[in-house]
Amino acid sequence: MNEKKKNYKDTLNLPNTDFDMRAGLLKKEPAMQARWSEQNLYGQIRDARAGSPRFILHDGPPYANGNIHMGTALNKILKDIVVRCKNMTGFDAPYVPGWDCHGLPIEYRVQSELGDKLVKMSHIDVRRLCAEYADKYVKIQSEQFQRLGVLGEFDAPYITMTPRYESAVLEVFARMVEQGLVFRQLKPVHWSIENRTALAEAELEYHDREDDSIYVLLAGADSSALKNLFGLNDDTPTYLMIWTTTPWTLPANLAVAVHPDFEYSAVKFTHAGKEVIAVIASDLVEKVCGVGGVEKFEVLATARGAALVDAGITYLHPLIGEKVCPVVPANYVTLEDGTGLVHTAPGHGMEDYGTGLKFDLGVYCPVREDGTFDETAPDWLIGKSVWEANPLVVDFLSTAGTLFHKQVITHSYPHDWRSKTPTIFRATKQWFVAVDGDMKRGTTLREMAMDACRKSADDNGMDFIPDWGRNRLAGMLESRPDWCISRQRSWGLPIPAFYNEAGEVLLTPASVRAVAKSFAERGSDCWFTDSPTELLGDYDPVFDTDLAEPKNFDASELHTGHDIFDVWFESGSSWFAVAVRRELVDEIPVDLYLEGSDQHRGWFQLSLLPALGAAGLPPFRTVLTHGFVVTEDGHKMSKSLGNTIDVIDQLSKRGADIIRLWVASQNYQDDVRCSENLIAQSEDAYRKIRNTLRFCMGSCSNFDPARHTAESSEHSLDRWMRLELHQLIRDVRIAYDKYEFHRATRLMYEFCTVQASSVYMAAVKDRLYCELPDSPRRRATQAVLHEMLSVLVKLLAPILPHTAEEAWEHIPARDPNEPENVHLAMMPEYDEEMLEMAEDLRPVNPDLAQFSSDEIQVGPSWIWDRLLDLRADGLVKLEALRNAGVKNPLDAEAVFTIADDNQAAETFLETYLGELEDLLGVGYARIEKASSTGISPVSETLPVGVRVEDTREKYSRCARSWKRRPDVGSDAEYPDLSARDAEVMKVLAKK
RNA sequence: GGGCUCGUAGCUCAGUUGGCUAGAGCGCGCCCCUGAUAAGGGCGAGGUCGUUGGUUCGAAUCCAACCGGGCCCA
Repeated sequence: MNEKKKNYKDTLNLPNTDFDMRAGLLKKEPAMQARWSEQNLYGQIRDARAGSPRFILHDGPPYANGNIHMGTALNKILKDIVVRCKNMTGFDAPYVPGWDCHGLPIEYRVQSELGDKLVKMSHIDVRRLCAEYADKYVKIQSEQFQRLGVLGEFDAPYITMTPRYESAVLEVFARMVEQGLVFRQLKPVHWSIENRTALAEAELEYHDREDDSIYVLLAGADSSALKNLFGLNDDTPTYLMIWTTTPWTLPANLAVAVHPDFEYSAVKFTHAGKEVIAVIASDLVEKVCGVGGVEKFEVLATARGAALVDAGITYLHPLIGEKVCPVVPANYVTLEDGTGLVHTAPGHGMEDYGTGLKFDLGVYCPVREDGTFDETAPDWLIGKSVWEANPLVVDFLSTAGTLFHKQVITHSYPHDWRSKTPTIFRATKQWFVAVDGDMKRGTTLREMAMDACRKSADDNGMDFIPDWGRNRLAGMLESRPDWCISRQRSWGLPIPAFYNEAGEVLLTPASVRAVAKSFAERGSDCWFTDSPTELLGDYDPVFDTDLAEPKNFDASELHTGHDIFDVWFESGSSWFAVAVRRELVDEIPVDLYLEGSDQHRGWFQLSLLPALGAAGLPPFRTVLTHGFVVTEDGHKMSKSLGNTIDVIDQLSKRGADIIRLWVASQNYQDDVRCSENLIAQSEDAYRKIRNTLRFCMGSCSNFDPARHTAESSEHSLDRWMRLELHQLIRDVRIAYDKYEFHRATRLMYEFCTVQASSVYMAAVKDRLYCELPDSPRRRATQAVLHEMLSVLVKLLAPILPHTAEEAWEHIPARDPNEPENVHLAMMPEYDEEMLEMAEDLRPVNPDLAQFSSDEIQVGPSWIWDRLLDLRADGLVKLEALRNAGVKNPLDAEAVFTIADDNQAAETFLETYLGELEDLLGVGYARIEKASSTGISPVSETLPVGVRVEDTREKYSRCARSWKRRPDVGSDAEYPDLSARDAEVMKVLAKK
């Protein structure tokens, strides 16, 4: 028995392929990547697409600091999928990866590692260490990106700290200077008195500190205005009451801010033996009087903050009696502390500064670098340090009788991380890009930007995916202040400004370009080593028409400025430094920027502004954004919470194609959830896809479409499969074109699972295995599987580049006209005519019209849908039969019942009976006629019923096909076989 | 606190202009096969569509408020 079985097994055409079932990605991927780089696959693609329309995805540079994380991987993989799709759709789509190298995080890291040694080091030493640090991480990240399967110009990436990049940034800057967009103005920064330097947020440490907190009465400048507002008829002196914990900033007071929506009260009480009326936020009256020890007070009247502003209330400066200052509105005013009226010194606070700009108060800062007051301060403060000033100011107010209350409070206060001394806010001269200033070209940056936000890409504007990006970017542009582009650091691109002895600035388009030339030749380090004469090279101020007094700027008497650019200005110039300078495009815009949604404020906006300023056009046509990687339950990942998932770890455990499949399956428009579980799910999906490909390959092992042309018969499952396959091509390509990768992935995966694996491959096994190798029925199926294989491999290539390439190499008798490497191939085209005809509702077989009393018109799609209905119904019944003991469907027969007078249905069933047998996987299928009441039709439009029956007693089992059917034993030569199998054996025996 | 945004089964996703008992695949449970075998197949159970109101003959779909998550600010 076993002997015989074995014999027949040897007569079957079982799948045969070298394509491994187990992927072994961890070994294969690195080898393949090494080969890509050896054979310069990227270059081959460039050559193959040379002359095709360009598609430029311009890479946003990640920061060269640390290993990549899941978010970086998500971004890079999405970009890689885009680029691969475009290259396979007939575009010439180069990809130049880049890195952002300058900036505080690296400088800070290097400084921290240096510790005390830092003090002895020069700018140039620190910069050298920073450059080494950045360089190290560029290399690390480059390897990590390539390990993810990202293909691009990794031999020649763009690096923002290289001379050619730096000089390009200066060219962008020069053009903006040309447009009149660059100016210098005071702005408060965190200032370390000890080290005489500006500090960044990261360099601050917050420690508790004791300070005098004071409540101050500010006399109304025009007491009738206040009294009118509150409707008072009273001669009592009237004041505004403010609160501050930094008395030394009072000399710089320029305004009082109130919240327009809050209610303010005029409160009468006795202070220092005199009756006074003070304005305080209504909700704080009791509290303030309480701390001031006022037991009896009377609220005379109230008014909204907006009313105080509208009434034009003014007051006398607390220290400089004759100076009159305004009341202004501000939404940041709170009722937490103080009086609800906020002392505003634009030279000493960020919010105050914003308010100062908004209401044109000016920026006044009487404090010098060393923390002492300059000669613009009141006499009694000049030369005193701010710390000495505190008690002096308190005394002054006390003497003047305007100190309502003083108490010592302990609060968290910023300190310089290095010297541990308290810092102050101090206005310093900074460089700005004007957002509202008129350019030479006639508008303002803000107007241009808002205009670009309103228009589509075809109209010199921009497109957004998802489209709410437009709104978001516009919202930020609408309210953004002037762009402060200067920083007081070492690790960055120097702002090429020179100063003469008088403190006048030399910075013109020509002078900037002269420095750009030096930077291009010697790198920006030369700013710190070369003299202004050397830096300016051929530049001669005499010929610079932008200078009113050229003779004031003799190079030999200049010195260099200490400011560097905001790193955003550098990365924001990449459209020029990379896309234009490398001639990826003739001119901007490039096609696509693709980054996380945080870049609306960052790179998108800060590339748009320089591009509009310097070139007058947006840098990109389309902005595509993705969400952030979050945990399985939708929360933010953070190292401190320990809920992160490490991409390098996953990469070394599962391989790049698994991570890529996970990325591709996510709808990136929203936040993207990630966990070990979720990636494991992608791993399962990967196996299914891989095995589907493997079955195709195994089944085509002795098939060559060039030699074995086999037309499928009109009513075969092959036709259905091909229809499904071409629908898949159409739908996946549409999804790719719309960057809807999760849609493409789901379509392909479900196709593999349902149509290919569960329906078709299961049904078609019998004809593949049992028929003669060269039978037309088998060849027709092989032809479809072969087509399916090459279609799937190409469609999958952008997402699973490693697996696709491996599979491509294993395709038996691959079309010799196709390229050697799948990544050089073009996406498959779909048969439009076939799809249209299938979906057309017209009778393929005129008899079918009789199915329904409504004379429904049917086409192939309709027919196959009905056949699959029959399958579904039959499978449920098979399941019931299984529970009744028939474990194997081959031990059952399907009986299709029709009304005995329905000739059309009978013809129909006869046509498809063989396919139905295979679709159900039963041993045999037959038709049974009954009275029309005796059948329970599967659907209204198909009056056919299905039944399944146990045939274990009824028929013998064919020892070769394992089917139980009536014709088993019909051939005397092979009594244990069905007619078909006996026939096959006879032919085989002759060979 | 503000701007933008998301919220359909355990998971990933479908659900056209509001309209039949809300779908698919995975996962899970049960079962089958052992001629895709560290594979393959079948059946089944899972959702008051974030919540609450409203508009409507009718809402996952429109409106409002709220709750929760995310990004960017403050």
